Amino acid sequence: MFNFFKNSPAKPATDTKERKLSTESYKGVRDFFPTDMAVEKHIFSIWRNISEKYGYEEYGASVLEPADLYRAKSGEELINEQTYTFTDRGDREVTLRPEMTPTLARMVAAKKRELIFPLRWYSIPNLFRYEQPQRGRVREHWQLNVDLFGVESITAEIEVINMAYDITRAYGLKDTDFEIRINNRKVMNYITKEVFGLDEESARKVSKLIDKKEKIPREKFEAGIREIFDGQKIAAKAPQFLTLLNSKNFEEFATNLPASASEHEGIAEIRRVIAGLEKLGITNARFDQTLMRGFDYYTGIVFEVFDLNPANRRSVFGGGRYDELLALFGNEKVPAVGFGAGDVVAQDLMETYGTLPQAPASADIALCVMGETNTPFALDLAQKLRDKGTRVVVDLSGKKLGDQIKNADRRHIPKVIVIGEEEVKTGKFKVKDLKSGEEVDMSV
RNA sequence: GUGGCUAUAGUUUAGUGGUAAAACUUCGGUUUGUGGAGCCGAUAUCGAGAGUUCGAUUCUCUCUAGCCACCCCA
Repeated sequence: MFNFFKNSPAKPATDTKERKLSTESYKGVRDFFPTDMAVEKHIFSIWRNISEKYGYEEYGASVLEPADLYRAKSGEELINEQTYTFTDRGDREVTLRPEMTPTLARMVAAKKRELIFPLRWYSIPNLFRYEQPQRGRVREHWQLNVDLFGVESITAEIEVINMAYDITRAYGLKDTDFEIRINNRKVMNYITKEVFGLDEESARKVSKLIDKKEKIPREKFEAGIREIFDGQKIAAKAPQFLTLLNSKNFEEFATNLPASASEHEGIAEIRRVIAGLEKLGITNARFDQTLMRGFDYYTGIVFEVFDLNPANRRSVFGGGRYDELLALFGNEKVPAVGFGAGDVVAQDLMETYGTLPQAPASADIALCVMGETNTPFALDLAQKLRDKGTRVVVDLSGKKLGDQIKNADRRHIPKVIVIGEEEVKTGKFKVKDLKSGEEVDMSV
């Protein structure tokens, strides 16, 4: 038994009062009944189809990872408070993976010398986070992860953003329903540290605050910025910084920049990504100086797909460039760009836009059997039909014919064949279409 | 982890300090070779545990879960 159970020994058997087990699933995780699973399969198939259309190969890994993998980049606090971490019987600290990128980086680093770059990989892992569940946030979710290794130029960004765009369209959104927000870590780093001279910690505080800009009152945001600038004894420069952040668009932002910064390579990269997407017919990408993304490991372009529908107004995809991550494993760095997309958001989106398809029927034909003695014939006929690729279900209920047909219809099975004495004797039967009511004669 | 709201048939909701009502669904029946309707019937230890009370589904506390916000953000 894992040691986190040590403090809660099993109830003694003398506790005779039998308590029924709860039918509820564990807090924050979901059961997938067949109707839910159909939705999940639909989402996964969108992810798979598009990933494979771009030549990405699927990979996978265990949900269990040594806790150290996340310590390296995320710090103790994340491990202790936001992950499922426990000690196994061999005293190893184990974590249920909260994200896939460290696992991926580990795998790529392990085989770096035998892999053929550029590497295009995708995966649909389930990820765990120990957090308070609420709408759109659960403790276990599935996430498409798409990563491209070995391409230094921003054509890598253009390719993966193009994929994110295709997937968003496949969810059923029109170009006007969403926008692709783009920023560059290099730009904000350069501005906060080089141009305004903030130290490391102040720069991070500023980033956090910018990340929240849309959520908090403007007054509070501006006061926060002033406070940080004041702490660095450059309060006088705060208005200039605020003007920059309040820029309406990219051109205004570029104009507001000090001359030295407007020539910065990060600015040029943003221009090239947006222009590159436009050449592909993607016109809803725009620069957003307030886009930060949570992960520390991003080093360049960061982006997210944002749903503009008032019902959601949230991030559908997020990703960016993380050129330094593989260096953690002692390798030289490998340029990398990737993004992730969650199943919960995908489902909410398709519900909002009404683009969830009807669940497919479980079979093409149902065989209704009149009398047990005729079952062997039905089973044999079913097998013959299956050999031809038809999905066939044989009704084994022994109920009345009317009930069997009703049952097939309720399952949306389009056709039925009735098997009774008559059919067994003659080898002839009728295929009935439940929608039109028409019957077609057939024989074995 | 913190705070607020919530918890009654499978579902959505009524309701009451004296063991609960409706709609829809599901299951069974409507007398045995053709479904979608109708009709009849069934299904709730009122989230779990404890307390107050003659008596609790109703009041109180604890726990659990859900929703919302904080936190965090894939």
